Amino acid sequence: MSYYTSLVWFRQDLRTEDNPALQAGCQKGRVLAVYILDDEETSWSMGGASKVWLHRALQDLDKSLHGNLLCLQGKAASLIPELVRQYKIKSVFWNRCYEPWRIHRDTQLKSSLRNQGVEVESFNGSLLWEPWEVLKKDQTPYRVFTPFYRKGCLAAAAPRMPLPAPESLNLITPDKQESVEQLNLLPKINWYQPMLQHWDISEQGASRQLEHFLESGLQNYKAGRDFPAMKSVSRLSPYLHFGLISPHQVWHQSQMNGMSDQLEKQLDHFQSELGWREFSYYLLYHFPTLPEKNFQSKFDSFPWRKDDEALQKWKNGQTGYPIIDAGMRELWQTGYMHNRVRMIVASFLIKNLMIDWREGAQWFWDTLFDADLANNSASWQWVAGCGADAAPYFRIFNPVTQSKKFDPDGEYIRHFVPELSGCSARVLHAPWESSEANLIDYPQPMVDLKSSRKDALEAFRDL
DNA sequence: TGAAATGTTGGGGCG
DNA sequence: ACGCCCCAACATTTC
Repeated sequence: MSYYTSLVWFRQDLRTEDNPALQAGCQKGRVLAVYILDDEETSWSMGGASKVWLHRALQDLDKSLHGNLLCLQGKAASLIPELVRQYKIKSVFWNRCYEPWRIHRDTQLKSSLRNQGVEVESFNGSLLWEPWEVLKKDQTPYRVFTPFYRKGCLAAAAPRMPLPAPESLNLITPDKQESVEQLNLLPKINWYQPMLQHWDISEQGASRQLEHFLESGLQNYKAGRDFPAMKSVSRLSPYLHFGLISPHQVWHQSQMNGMSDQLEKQLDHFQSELGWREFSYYLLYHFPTLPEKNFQSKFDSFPWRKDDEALQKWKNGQTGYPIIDAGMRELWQTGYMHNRVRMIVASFLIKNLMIDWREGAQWFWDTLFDADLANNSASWQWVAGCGADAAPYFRIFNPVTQSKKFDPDGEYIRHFVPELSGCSARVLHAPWESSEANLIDYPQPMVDLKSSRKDALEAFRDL
């Protein structure tokens, strides 16, 4: 019988496999498993969709831990020291997070626990390469993706192999019954039930999703990933965000033996998308104001339009541009949006409506299951052109052209904009041009593409 | 991980 | 047969 007790603090790593902190705790002896909902007073408290996902993920984790997950709400900085006293904890383990407010909190907590004589160790459970280990020769951070990824990441040591689940879980059953339910993560109005039908929110669900992608999506990833109606993307983002699966598991499990050259290319592309995730976290780590401030400060003087009515139409998927509306409705209905469509709707908000990218980022933050501070901030800045290695300001997507190119048969649009499901592919991308669609109850385009594009180009050029 | 404007080329119709 | 024009089709430049 072991009396050595460790506290394992779960955060964005809601899994038992490849969990270095849990592994460390289990090797020491008994473990008190804790989750703390502690983002409520930060400026980036979770959005509604994220909370729903979290609720399910915690339920699943609790099941894996045989009902012994202690779920608390409040300030981790005071709750953890209390638990340490109460349960005579000798070691505290967690896997690192990279949001600025979490780094700040964790740093303080770590030193205060150590001052009390408690062993504290944090691990890497969420990134393939630690942001502070990847630097240019002059010791400053990369600002361009390709050299960051090729020279900084791929040329460095390969990501570690995933760890197995702990051989034995010797868990402490918490004194009081503080269950997932008491975190009140689910909204009062049940809008989320239909969204949940699209997802198996569990550690096993994550690994099944990966398997499924490797079997059916990877072989045509490079080309297929641009077509929202095709099932060629991994849809792993929400699992990765909450750590139901780790990037190490994804990285290594996708590297199968004896791949053909063709498949190898697909894999390289897929892994480079994990590389973009790394890059986002890297930027957030080195430039903590990424979520609030333009990475390129010359954009600070940009004359964003304040237009709540237009913003609302965009949010509601009532812009009159089918591909935009399909994307925004996919988001609302499923808590997810295909990446290609994310770029199109973001370009439309920023460049055709000239609305501040932060408004778009905020909406995504509230509605995406995979809402992730690093990815969301970096990606919105990328589209706006104010980010690191960003799209040039003159790269403005034409929603009709994009629609014709990437949803040629209109399969995606038909699914999410049922008003147009009866239209032929000829009229469906731009229904206002056809008399055939006049009777359909679908909005007219909210802006003129040509003139709004021209206005945006002039405004951006003035920077 | 664009799109539009502008430039170039080459085949076919026609005098 | 030839030159001329028209205009896709493709390439290059510009935003």
